Amino acid sequence: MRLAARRRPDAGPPAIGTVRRFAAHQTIYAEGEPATHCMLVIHGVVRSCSSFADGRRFVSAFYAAGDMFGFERQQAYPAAAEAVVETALVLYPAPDWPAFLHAPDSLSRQILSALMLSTEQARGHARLLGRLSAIEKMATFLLEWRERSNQSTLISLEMPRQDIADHLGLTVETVSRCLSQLKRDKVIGLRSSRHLDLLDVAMLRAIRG
Amino acid sequence: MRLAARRRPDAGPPAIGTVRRFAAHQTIYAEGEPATHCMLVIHGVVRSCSSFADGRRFVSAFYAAGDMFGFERQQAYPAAAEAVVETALVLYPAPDWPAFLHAPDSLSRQILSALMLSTEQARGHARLLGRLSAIEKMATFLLEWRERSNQSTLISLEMPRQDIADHLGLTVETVSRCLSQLKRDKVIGLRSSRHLDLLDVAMLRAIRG
DNA sequence: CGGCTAATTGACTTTAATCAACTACAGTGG
DNA sequence: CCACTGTAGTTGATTAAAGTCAATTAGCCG
Repeated sequence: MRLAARRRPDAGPPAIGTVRRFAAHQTIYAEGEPATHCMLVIHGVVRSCSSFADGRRFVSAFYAAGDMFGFERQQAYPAAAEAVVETALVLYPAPDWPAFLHAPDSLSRQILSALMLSTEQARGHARLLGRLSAIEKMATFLLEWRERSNQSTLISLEMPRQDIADHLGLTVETVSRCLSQLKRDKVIGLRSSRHLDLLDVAMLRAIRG
Repeated sequence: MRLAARRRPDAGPPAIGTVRRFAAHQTIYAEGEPATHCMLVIHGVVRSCSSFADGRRFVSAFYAAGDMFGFERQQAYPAAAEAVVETALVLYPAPDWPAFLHAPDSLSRQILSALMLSTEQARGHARLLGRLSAIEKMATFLLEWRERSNQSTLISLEMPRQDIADHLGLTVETVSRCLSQLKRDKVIGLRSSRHLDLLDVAMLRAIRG
């Protein structure tokens, strides 16, 4: 079904798109599939992940409400996108992208800016993976997630530990041990395994370095 | 001095730019400096690197002849750029970028494509850092460098071991041990520490996975 | 309640980092 | 020309960090 996308004053280009809903764990697109659309998250959480022949997995990014993803060169998506929880997206057809560039200057700047931002974020993540310890990675991840939760001190990690591990280049056990240590040190509190209080943000920043 | 950039039919946008030369180890721009230009490498090798307060360092990418870099959002470059060896660049002023977008469709597609490619490469590198072992990282690095050397079996690594280590998230010692092992196994040959023969590309691919 | 998956915890192993010594080599000046 | 210096690279011994394997606990949904 094709619908006019709701106009959101602050997020994404005001183009016409298709709204689609995905159930938790549903695949949005597979690795290697033709890159036909880019997407804007309305609500929910999406993970972008790629798999190795031997079963290893890597989660390159998580996307939450307001984030765009799927801007891809070529015919093939380099990684799969999967809904972590129940999710709604607006899909913009790929052939429209170049047309965006002829839109008013402020809009083309926004698109350029979004693309540059995604490169910057990917490099920042590479830096984390290449040079931070397990506990530093964990602190960085929690602080990042806090920013997306409007700086709230209570954050909700929608994804399982395995996804966090595959995003930070760790194992589930190490993720679990880091969280336990932070809890023991009263830096965080665990209401449930996916809902946690950041009790000492200053300490988290100190750990992150 | 301002010169008309040489027109190269296959590389980069055919705009007017400034040619500049940099000596080995010279800083092209510093971390945090206003992002005034993007650059095209004419010859030489550039590393993009960021430093931590405690001295750790991370090299997010190397750029060789034909590569563009420095397309950055905002006022500040997120990482420094340094010439690894004697290098020549064409500099394009930042304010011209949005103007590029009004260029013919094929050109705006090229710019989009270049930006998407850099994101894709950064994510690919994150994947390597997050999930590969030391020897797998090393094999991947050598194969990548081979592609840039026109598939030649004799490759010239212009950078010191420390740069490779900081790019792959390893220590110099580990880089050295991996290379020694590959040499022992007759996968590579070392003419000098920075000039090596890829004796068994198939084996390198097998190691990379 | 029972059966499932997710998460935690502990014991032990592996990988790569650290620390330290040594080698190779390029550049400098006697 | 050759010692002297300094940097880059290699190698070995040991340690530390995170991974692996295994057992247990906590939540969830029928």
